[in-house]
Amino acid sequence: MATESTQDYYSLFAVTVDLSILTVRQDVLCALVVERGIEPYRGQWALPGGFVRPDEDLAVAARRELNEETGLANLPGHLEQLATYGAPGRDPRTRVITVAYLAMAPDLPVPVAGTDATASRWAPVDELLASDDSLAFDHGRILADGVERARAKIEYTPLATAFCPPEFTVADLRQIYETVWGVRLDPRNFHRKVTGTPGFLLPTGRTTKRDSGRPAELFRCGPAGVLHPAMLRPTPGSTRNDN
Amino acid sequence: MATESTQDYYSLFAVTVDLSILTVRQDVLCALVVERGIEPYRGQWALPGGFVRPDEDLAVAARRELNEETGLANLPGHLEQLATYGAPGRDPRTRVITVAYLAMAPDLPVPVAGTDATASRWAPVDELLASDDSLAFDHGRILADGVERARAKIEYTPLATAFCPPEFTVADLRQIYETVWGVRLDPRNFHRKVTGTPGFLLPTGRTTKRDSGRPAELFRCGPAGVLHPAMLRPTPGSTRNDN
DNA sequence: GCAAAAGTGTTCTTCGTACACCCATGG
DNA sequence: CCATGGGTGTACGAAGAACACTTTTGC
Repeated sequence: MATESTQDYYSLFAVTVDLSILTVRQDVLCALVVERGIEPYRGQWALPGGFVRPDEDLAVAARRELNEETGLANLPGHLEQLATYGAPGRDPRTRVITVAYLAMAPDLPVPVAGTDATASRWAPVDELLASDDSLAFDHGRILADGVERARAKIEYTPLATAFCPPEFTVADLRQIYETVWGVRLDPRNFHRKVTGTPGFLLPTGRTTKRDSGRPAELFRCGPAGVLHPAMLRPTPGSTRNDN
Repeated sequence: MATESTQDYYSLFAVTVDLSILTVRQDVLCALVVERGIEPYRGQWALPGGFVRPDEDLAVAARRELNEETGLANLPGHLEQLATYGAPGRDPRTRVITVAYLAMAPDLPVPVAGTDATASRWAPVDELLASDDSLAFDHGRILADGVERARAKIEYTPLATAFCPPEFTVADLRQIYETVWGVRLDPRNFHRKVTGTPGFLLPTGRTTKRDSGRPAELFRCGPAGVLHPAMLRPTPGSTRNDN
């Protein structure tokens, strides 16, 4: 909102909402990307998104795009504003201001049947971030910022549970941390940490039996908003030899 | 950047950059506010800001507004993007998307001689946040978000030094933490913490002599980008009896 | 000398790390 | 029975909390 002192006139900008939608599939951190059907960057992959409507709140627009692109209404998980990107020239057609949102969702069984004709897929973020031009526009930067935000936030919030189904085991949750951070964590210390932090996990009393081995207890995400003390991300070079 | 699938047309929005400019004056956390000269909210206080120009980068616009409002070119300190606010109706005239930036600056000797006719002042954030309508538009929320961001970031970054002059004592820095967090910190443990974290502070070798008492060493901000381990913010209820 | 602020040493406790060990199930 | 993963016990060390104590200035 302006002081309107030196400059009462104003310019108008196109505004879009773009999404970094992250999930963990088969122990790989993935993001949802769509194939562009029109120029510019026709045929390249891009983050899903779209123009904000004249009377639509930004968060509402983000939720609408999320539902449209994943084909799921009220997708479980998490959605938050990430940052805004507005460099002149980032869209060759016209000046566009993009408000990026970050979503974290459990693994979706269907690879997303897009509501529109454009193809979409889950792609490993490592592939998408390997080259600067793997994604259209400045979407590589937006995705990198989203991944970094996710990595940081699971340290001190229970947000890693957003990657899990409603009920999950401690091992499931540990696998999320290991995948998102790209490290190995000691299963025993991890177990103590998450079960010992009050309000982090709610025991359901039930257990899972998958393959061999002792059945694991099932938990739900608890009411705690922050983790204290935080989960510590090991330095990438740390090794761990178990037994 | 849109998929442009279901909706190729787009709307245009006015875009402004508004600033939460924080400083510590006489041991009080303050923000810069300007008096609005026109409707709406005429005569009320608001955060400084203004419209983004057609070919201006968002960060450039924020820096320009910062220089204009403080009357200082290349103000020392820190400037970062905070968040974007775009609820319909937040400006009664028209739809406006506001990209908010957070600035942290050392105490400025002059109370800011505005370049324009509007009055401006440093006001304690406690006053500005005491009531929901102390500030125009949704600027109370923007300021609250900025303060919360600042409180969080000085935990794990050397950003508290942005509130200090180029050279400062450990006690100066501690006073910043105490003011921003609203707590008391043990001077001895604080000293060990900041001087013991490599790269946080650079000794200048010189000392200050103010009133009575042993002269304090002068430091500059060091090259460290993050503090590890982080500075711990005490729980607000913790008391501390010294000696 | 005395007050006041700067800076150091020491103890206690909390918590992360590493790893030995036991538990419960499938084959 | 044994392999496999789930979960507990415990010892060590790093770092925060609390506070006694020494240092260096002004008055």
